[in-house]
Amino acid sequence: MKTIPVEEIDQDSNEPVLKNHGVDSPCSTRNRIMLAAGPIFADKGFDAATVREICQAAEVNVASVKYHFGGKQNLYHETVIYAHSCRASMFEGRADSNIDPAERLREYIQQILFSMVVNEQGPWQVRLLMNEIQQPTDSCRQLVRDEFRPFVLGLMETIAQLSGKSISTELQSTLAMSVIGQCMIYRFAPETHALMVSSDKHQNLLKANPPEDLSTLADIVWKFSIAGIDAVAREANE
Amino acid sequence: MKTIPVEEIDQDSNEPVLKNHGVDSPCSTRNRIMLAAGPIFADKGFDAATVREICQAAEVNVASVKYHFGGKQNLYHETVIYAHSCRASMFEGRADSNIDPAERLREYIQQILFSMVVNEQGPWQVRLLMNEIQQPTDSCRQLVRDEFRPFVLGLMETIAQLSGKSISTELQSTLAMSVIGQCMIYRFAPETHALMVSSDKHQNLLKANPPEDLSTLADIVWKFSIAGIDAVAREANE
DNA sequence: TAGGAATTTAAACGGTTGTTTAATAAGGTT
DNA sequence: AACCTTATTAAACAACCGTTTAAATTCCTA
Repeated sequence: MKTIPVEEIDQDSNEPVLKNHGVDSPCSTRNRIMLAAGPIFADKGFDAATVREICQAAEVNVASVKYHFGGKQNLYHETVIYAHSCRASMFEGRADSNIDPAERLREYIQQILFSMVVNEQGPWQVRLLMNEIQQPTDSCRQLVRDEFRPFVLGLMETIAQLSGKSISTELQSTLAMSVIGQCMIYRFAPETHALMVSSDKHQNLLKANPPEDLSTLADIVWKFSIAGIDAVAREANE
Repeated sequence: MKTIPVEEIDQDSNEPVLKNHGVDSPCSTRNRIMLAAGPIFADKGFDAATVREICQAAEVNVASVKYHFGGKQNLYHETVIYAHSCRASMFEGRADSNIDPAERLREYIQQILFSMVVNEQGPWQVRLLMNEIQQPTDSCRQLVRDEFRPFVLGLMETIAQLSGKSISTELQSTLAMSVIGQCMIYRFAPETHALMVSSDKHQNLLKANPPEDLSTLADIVWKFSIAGIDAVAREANE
């Protein structure tokens, strides 16, 4: 597999440089760097991650990042792009637009909740994109938006169908936020959950909880949302 | 006002040192540092904030942080404690346990949503504690828990009253998470909202939105939650 | 096989971080 | 005034950061 030569232009000395003309074996230095950078960026974020620890994990010289990617920033950018291209099993399988909207909403909720839970020990691609949703980086904001927009638009459509008559797009998005918020709170503010449960048990819902517990939680959120959407939409239709 | 002498023990040279024996005027160096550190820590977080910019904002020598607080970490810890002690108008006024539970839930939702929105330009004390809820620091975790626990316990009690018959504590906390999640999503993942609205308008809900819009949003979340709690609790009671 | 481009390497560079030092200034007590 | 504690200051320190250099090595081709 031939790699696309990376062209970059030095900021003011305008010297385009072509790199990586060789074959791109799966164990090439370039790939080893990106595969090592993925989980580190996902765990620590862009700032806290250092190129030195990335290169140490990849068993590669520090200068390799500059040589193959042009710098830490570009390495991060390409890592996000790679995670984006690996999304095959993340937020897909949401077709089946034939089944009734309520069941489709349940699938949406299960999918978000599962992505939240899988976040701690799951593939770094998911974790990286989740961090980008939470704290977008300027260079990757548009990319991550493109990743998730079809998903949330599908959720909005499902909500619109659920609410019977037509409701405004704005109300659709507000209701979708309520659904998403109920799921994401378990990842974005897990400390909140620790405030309410007796401290000895269920310290962290996201850690080591069997799938059936997660399914039960998804059912609660689902029933909660079905009733909430119905109530809000009914009043808006009057 | 006399300040409590700060006692610290050098890690292995075991020499306790007492500091700050003098009077603590409101404009003392120590106070100037903490007042300057507050908004900087709240904006950038512990890691990104530097003692140099804090001292520059406080118009104080860099070494003052080490002298008066023992280091950056202790300065942050005392700043969180100070923010904790200033919480007078944050999550209070939640008494009035006489009014009916539904109206009390509305007040809870309004309070959380307002704290979320006020976050961007609000007092740094609120912002700092919100950051701690999202990403707890080891040294401040218990402190922040104590700050918010009465609030969420009150919310749980309100939910329990709303659901008529008695529901388990676990279900109470799950429902409370759904309510809180609907509000916090606007702060913890604002990018999600940008995915759904037409990009030209409402770029960021949290920025420069009139209070009446916020009140409308609170009403939607409220109706959503009332119906959701009712539906989940009714099924649990069967 | 010889030569030139592509890659890898160790080392250093300039910059920033939190911390520390040691000299100086200020304040209060006897 | 003499003295000692407390406070402030400029400067330096050691560690780490991302990046760069220039020499050494590998690789492919002619």
